[in-house]
Amino acid sequence: MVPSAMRKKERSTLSAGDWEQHALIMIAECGIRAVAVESLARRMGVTKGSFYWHFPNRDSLIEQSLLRWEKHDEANLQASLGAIDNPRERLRSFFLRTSREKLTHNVLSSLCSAADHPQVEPLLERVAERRMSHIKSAYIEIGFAESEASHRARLTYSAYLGFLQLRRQHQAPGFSTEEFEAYMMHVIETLIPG
Amino acid sequence: MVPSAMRKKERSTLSAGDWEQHALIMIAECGIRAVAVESLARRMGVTKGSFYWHFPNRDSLIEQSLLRWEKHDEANLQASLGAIDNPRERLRSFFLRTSREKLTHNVLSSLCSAADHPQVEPLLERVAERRMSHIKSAYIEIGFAESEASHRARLTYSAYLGFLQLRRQHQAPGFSTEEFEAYMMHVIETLIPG
DNA sequence: AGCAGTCCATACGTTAGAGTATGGAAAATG
DNA sequence: CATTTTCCATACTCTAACGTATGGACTGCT
Repeated sequence: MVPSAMRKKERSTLSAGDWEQHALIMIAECGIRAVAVESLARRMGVTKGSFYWHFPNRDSLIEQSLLRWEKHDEANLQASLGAIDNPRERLRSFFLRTSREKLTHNVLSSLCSAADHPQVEPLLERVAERRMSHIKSAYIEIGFAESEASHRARLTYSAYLGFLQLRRQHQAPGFSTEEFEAYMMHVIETLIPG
Repeated sequence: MVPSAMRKKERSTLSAGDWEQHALIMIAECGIRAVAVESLARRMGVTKGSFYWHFPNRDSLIEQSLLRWEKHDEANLQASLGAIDNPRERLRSFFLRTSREKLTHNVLSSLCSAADHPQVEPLLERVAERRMSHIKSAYIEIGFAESEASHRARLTYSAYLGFLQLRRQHQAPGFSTEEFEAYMMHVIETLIPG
């Protein structure tokens, strides 16, 4: 194991992780139903034979890819939101995170288009729970009552999901444009009073 | 044409409109990719032979079905929103419409999951434009400035789309429940000041 | 050198669904 | 009544994609 020449680009043999990574890229670009074994293999310069050595079947690849994405996203959420003390700044940061981490958000956006998929559905539930819970506790810290904070968290997350949907429809302003910034300011002022 | 026994349920032969209607039901229930000729035919108690007499191909069925839905939805929007003078009541009515017209909204929700589909994309664009334009003009009547109203309309429609997404994930309260009503009240108070 | 395990290529079997070709029954029409 | 038109069933072809079976090359170990 661990041969001396295991540098990323020099490695000639693939790992399961490589397949998962490419699957996630495929999900972000073309959706989960585009994760086809043979087309992925072509894209990676190999054939199906490689895939079926690393995975028993297609579902397994999807399962592992989604788990990998979820872990990455969870760590990401903790790192970018857990460290900020001021709850208002934490909510601001939640919105602005949409600008960075493009791959992660594109994966989520694609997964939202497959909410009925048996492997995607529970994942989306967990992600939504985690994020809304973060948002809700921030609102509670600001001073809202329990049920108020709950509703406002749902509205906040809905606005986020709706923005992703509008982006999929090419009807949301691109990131880092002045229109995007202006809209973000409006959202923050409307949803985060004070 | 128009034989005497053309009553809806007595008619033994199908029309193109029947196929479009069943296609829309299929879209609402299982998404647009589930609109398969043979499965639809089985569901309607006939075979493919019938379909390919009424339509040249599958794309044509989808095109006609979507056009039919769009017309119905547009008329619906005019009827339920155009007749209300008070802009605040008009916005309230926009949200509450989610409770009724279940088929129409389920179709839209399913279509949002196929925003990358070449036949769905332009439709979603037109629908969003129409609805946001209605919402924006209501905000302008209330007294918001141009750009403010524009942003607020986008936020409002995003909240609506996000709610549909959460419903697809089984994470939004069911209609006609007290939780749904409470959430709606919160949304209205937050997005429609005064 | 020789053996075993690792990784991949190739060829095949199988299924779902789109679309075509054709025949047949029933209704409308002359 | 005869014929044409309408509407649908049946039987094919074709393609994409999953999964399997098997052989071969390369690598590390003894």
